[in-house]
Amino acid sequence: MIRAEPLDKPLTPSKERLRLWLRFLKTTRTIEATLRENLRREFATTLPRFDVMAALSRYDEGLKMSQLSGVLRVSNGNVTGIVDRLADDGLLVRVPVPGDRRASLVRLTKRGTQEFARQAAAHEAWINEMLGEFPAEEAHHIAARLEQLGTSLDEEIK
Amino acid sequence: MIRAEPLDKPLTPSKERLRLWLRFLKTTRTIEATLRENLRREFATTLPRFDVMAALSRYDEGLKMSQLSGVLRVSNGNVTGIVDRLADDGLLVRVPVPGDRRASLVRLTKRGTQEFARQAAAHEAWINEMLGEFPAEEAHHIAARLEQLGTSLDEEIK
DNA sequence: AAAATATACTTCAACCCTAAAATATATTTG
DNA sequence: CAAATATATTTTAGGGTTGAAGTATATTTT
Repeated sequence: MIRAEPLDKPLTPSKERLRLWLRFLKTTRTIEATLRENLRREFATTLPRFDVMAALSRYDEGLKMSQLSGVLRVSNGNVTGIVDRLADDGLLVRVPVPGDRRASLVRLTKRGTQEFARQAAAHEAWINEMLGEFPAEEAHHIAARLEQLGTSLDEEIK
Repeated sequence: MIRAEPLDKPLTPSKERLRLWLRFLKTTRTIEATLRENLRREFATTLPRFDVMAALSRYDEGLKMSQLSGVLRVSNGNVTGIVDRLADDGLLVRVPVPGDRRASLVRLTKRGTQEFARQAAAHEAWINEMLGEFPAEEAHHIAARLEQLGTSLDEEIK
């Protein structure tokens, strides 16, 4: 007997890329599910709500609804509902835009800013734990590689 | 002048991992959005429906609802709705399990099998194009690395 | 200025998703 | 065997998601 262990059967490049994608998806979903559960348990919130607050936290002046949906890459109608609920909770406000009565600027409230700071710190810690496998160097390298991919994907979609 | 270009500011390991995660998420979402749109346009279906059919295509005997939701890692109730709609479309059937009147076995119909084969071929081609950046070798390497990560994540969760 | 077109946003219908409650059937226990 | 418990699935309530249609306001064209 020559081989005690079966080695990986060589795949076509197309199959290798498919395998990469499937693994990619599985990893993302696993991490995402954990984040969702943690956000729910520790902060009674959801990933989409966290995403909206994260986007707003980078713009002190606030963002228009359409800018928000552009940044988050979700549909306009979707953002309406999430913002409605965050506004009900007092975490953000819609401010009218002087000179354009169609638009409004969405901005975190003080409470929203404070609440998001707590959530963001926990979020970073959870990620740090889940991706602990990856030394900073390797994390840096793969992130850079994915950024290249992102550029080429953006061009393809264009 | 020593440096004409600003180099990346060094980040803490935690921030590097956070950056990796955010990039990871963005990449997955971009690819996923393209797949959804393609599936909708070319096959009038959705990613969850595709996922269900992909799972069933690997089991000629079919899968019980609970097995299906286990394989796909989505909730039981979720699978009920998707299977209902696929059954309405004649792509799969629920077969009673002899000896257990609670359970049923979900199995692709002949039409479902044929339809899925067409979808799967297109799906692989789309992925191959989107991940064309990655040589087979690199795809293989990253996939393997993510599999290790998956193992450690599974342990963490359990 | 009136009409046509564009922009900002919300509403709608249909689907996806989850956790929890409900239903039906099996299995185990007292 | 009856009661308690476990298992398989569906239903429900409350979000999240999209594409398309609808509303209101701005801008451009004629």
